[in-house]
Amino acid sequence: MKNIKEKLIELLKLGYCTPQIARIAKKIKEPSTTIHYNIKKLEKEGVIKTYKAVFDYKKIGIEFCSYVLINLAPEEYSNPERIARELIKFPQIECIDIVTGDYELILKIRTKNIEEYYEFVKNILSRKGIVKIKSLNSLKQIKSEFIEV
Amino acid sequence: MKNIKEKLIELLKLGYCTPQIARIAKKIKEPSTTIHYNIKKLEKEGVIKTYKAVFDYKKIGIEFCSYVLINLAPEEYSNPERIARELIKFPQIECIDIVTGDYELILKIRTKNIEEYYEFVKNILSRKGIVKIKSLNSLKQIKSEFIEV
DNA sequence: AATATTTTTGGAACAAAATTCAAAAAACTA
DNA sequence: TAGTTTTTTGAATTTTGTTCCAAAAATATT
Repeated sequence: MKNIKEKLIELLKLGYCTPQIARIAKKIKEPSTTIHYNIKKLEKEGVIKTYKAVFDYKKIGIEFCSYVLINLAPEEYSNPERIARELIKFPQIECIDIVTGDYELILKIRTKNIEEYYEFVKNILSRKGIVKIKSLNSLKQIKSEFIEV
Repeated sequence: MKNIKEKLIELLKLGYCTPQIARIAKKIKEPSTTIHYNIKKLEKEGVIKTYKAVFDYKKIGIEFCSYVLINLAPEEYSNPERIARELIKFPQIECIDIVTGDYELILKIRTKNIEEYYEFVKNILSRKGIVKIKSLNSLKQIKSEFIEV
């Protein structure tokens, strides 16, 4: 058996999807050429960044989810984006925001399990510039990416 | 003008997209019928919940984003899901999680601006059962829904 | 008001992709 | 091993997306 499932998940998580022009046209009762024109325009303008699948993460074995509140070292205050942009590439990170309040960064993390999360914290969140983190572990996800889960 | 843009955004935010089977087939060098079979299987099993667009929210005028940490009243501790599920329907809410730590719930909120956010807090987060909230306002989004923004 | 630009629309022709079907291969079960 | 289920696959069919007009309508600009 070919392990196609894993490859599909990897691709569909970030892209390889497309709008259903004919279905949308029927739904809002407009000609499909008009829908086509408008969607291509949104894509060109960068309004639409991608089309992707939303998964039931439990069902693909990504069981653990956590929000991480991060304090940066004072010398990073002048440019918190530096560390934030270093973190972009890690596929376990769903969201990164620079925020107001008692913390400088907030991350949303997804890992297979708590062991992988522990490794993630040790390896990735131990970098210079991060002085303190606080985990809010998700006990139950109710909504994610605007989708009820 | 028909304001098709708004209708498109509304539909594409939650669905009306589909996987690009032929493109995936080429990418991972498998017959497209095999890809088709596997994707339909994932859909039937509920592994894939939907296909949707990811937007540059700034470009569609959804400028404000905030994470809200919520403390529930003690009488809600036995069933924090009750309030969480009441909140699902509000389109401003991107994520809802029940979490460990000093708070019971965490939300991720998107509104046009801070005024709409203020209305949201007054009208929706003032409900019985919620005793305290803390906002972490996003100053800058770096990554969202796994996509660099 | 006149002009320019953008958006909407239809139709047709084409290209590309999705879906169905049947059969073969592989994996699993007893 | 024999039988069952699941997965893979190619060929044919159906559906859908794309493009190319050209024209009308709406909007914006001067």
